[in-house]
Amino acid sequence: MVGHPGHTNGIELAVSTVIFALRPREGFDSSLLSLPLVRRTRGPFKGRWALPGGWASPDESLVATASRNLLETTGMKSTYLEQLYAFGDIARSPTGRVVSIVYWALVRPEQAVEAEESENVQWFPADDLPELAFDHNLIVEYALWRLRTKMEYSRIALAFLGETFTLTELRHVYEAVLQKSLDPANFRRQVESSKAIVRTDDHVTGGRHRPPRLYRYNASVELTDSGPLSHHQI
Amino acid sequence: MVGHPGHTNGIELAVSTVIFALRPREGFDSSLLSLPLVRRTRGPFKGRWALPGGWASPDESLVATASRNLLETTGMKSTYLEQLYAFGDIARSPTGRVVSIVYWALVRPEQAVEAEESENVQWFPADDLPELAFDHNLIVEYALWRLRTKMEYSRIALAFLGETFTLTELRHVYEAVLQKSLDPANFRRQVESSKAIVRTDDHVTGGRHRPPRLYRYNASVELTDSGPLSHHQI
DNA sequence: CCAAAAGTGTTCGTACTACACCCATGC
DNA sequence: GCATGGGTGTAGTACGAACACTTTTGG
Repeated sequence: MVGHPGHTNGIELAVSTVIFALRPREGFDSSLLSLPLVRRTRGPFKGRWALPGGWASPDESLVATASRNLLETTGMKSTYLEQLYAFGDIARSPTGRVVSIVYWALVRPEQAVEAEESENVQWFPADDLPELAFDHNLIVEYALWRLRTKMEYSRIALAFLGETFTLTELRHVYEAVLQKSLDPANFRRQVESSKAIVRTDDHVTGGRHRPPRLYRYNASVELTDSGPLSHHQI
Repeated sequence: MVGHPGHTNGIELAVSTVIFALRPREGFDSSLLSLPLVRRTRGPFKGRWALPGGWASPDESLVATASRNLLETTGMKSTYLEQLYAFGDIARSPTGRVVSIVYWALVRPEQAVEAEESENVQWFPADDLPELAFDHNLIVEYALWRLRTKMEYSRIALAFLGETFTLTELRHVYEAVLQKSLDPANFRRQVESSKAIVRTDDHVTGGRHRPPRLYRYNASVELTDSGPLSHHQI
């Protein structure tokens, strides 16, 4: 399978990342599922918005490239980073053949604030994007689908939150991503019986109602089951 | 994101495929989940068994390369072909940096027969492999995990079977892949209510028992939900 | 008739849903 | 006290597991 170099001349290898965060909306008390995009300063698609990314590097693993890119272009560190898909259509770039390994990431609100908006970096609502460069609209659509699908059977929602949180905050994560409201009583029972979170003895005071209990992420439970690829970071 | 060529010099791009089929075992009446491997005739890992694959080509989509490779090296056409993962560890090939886009495929028994065994192509039980070249043991492990996971919530089992089949045959597919026995009565009800299959008026005669009804795959139901990537073949 | 596999019925337990209700706090 | 969200109880329903039972063929 491995021969002399030069076989894949003519194929460029890129790494991009779809970054999700829940950002508070002014005037609303619910958060909005958002993602940061960068404006292209060079052709093709100059001036269009695109996913943050860059070229793969020979001496860096794919996931490391994704992680580094995320930090360099947005200043954020993610709490969850997973490979999404390798997009390899022949005509997806007008300048030649480009295969993009796309990752998707979840970041906490405090990290999302770090990504200061500039003329060339801006947050967009995940469900209402402009026309992006390349096939990036399709990529985001697929990432959104994966996020919502995975939300139903895994614990990735916790990656949106900080160290401690109330059950209502956790429920709001589900509601913001899945875009439907959940019964607080049933939600509480489901998530409490799952053992993915543990009660603390702390409560949040200050609200003009009964102080809610704080919970903590149970580190001994994986956010998601990746089978044999768990703990591998390939 | 796309600039002048040469950025990814030093990274080779390969496409490999994990091919699953259920093959009858001599002396047993149940089938065995198997996959074909090719013997490496060149270094590195010369003489070791490896997944069928080849280099990506600039004028061919990734899935087309996988499909063509499958046909060329084993003579088979698959009924199901899906991208598995992009493996990009730095040290996965001793000769230099190689990123492999890996696909996984399901083939029908009649196709599996086409893959005649030779000195350099041979079928192996999926759960009992020798030490393979590169990181291919990990890749197969992951493919197996995906197959078994997906078996539980999708209809891919149908990709192992021909045009028509009995419910017992379908149940045997599940039992062979998941390695556990299922209650025939409950299995029947579950699968009949799923609308993924339709009854025909034909029955299988010849057995010395009540002739089982033949069913047919309902083409209007997708084997699996790929979200926005359905019908895209990227 | 008997054996064997196809196919049906019934019961039980679990898990999710909907919604009524009580609790603890600030004002 | 009242309003507000936190938190508990409970009845209804849907679905899967287990298993008894009936049906249809070949010999």
